[in-house]
Amino acid sequence: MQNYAQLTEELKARSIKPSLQRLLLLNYMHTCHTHPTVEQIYADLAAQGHALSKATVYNTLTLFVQKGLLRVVNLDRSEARYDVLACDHGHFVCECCGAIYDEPIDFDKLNLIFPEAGSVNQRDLFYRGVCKRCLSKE
Amino acid sequence: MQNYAQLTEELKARSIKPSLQRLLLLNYMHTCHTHPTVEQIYADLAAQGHALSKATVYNTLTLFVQKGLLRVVNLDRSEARYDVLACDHGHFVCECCGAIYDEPIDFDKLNLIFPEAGSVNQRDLFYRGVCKRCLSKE
DNA sequence: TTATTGTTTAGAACGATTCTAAGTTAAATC
DNA sequence: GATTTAACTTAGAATCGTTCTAAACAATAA
Repeated sequence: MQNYAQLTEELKARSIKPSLQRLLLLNYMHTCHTHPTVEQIYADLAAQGHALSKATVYNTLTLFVQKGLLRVVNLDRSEARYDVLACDHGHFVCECCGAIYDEPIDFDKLNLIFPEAGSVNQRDLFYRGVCKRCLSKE
Repeated sequence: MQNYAQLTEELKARSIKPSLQRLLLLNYMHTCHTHPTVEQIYADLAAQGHALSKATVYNTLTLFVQKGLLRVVNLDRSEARYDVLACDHGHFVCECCGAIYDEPIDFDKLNLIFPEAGSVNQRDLFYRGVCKRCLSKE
């Protein structure tokens, strides 16, 4: 595991006790730049010899989301995906192959104000379509 | 049911055979300006004396989405919500009471281009936070 | 009428997620 | 160091939204 001390600090800063399982998961999410599902995370960690229980994967990811370390990406109805919270970015999802692409965006350009909104905590943007690779295959 | 002929035309225009169940559902979605779940739709129609089977509600909504009459809104992991396709609008979701508010938006202002995107078919935007009503209650 | 095709239906099956209750670890107190 | 306490992890059961299946039904064509 890389940056053990740094990961520990990151957890402590959010008042999360740095157990081995939590450090493994946080490390995984930091090094993985896709948008993995629980199943993928569970399988990858198991393949690396870290057999956490699936319940722990669920519990920990939920905790991280609550504490603001990750966010859930609801691309479709099937499985939740998890995303490290970097700078604001939008997602493009290929309806054909399922690939996900990120692109930084500046929400402020929209000048979007919801009169009913008291406070805004999160902003998500999704484009859906067909990626160039799939389009060229047809 | 209102505008029987008009609803029939709307279905035929998308080459959907206008069965009674489909007309009922389309009519419901046109008159309902919330973002209902399958359960809500099913219960409301039953209360109006139209007891479609739940399978038909699922099948028909899926068909309407495929044919471009509705879109699915994946606010969270629990239940899918359905939305009539009007002009582009964003959603604000209150994390406290679950209320959903719409606001028209112009995506073009973002100047957002995904280099990997061949074609874009749908654009969704979600803000999450606490609505004014909930904020004032705290 | 007899096929043929499409639609609806109830209930079973599925699968992602949550719950439960027991086991384990780690810190706190004596 | 032993004992209590609280927090964390775990396997498996339970839940629940959704999909599947196979039969019934309706509409149309031959």
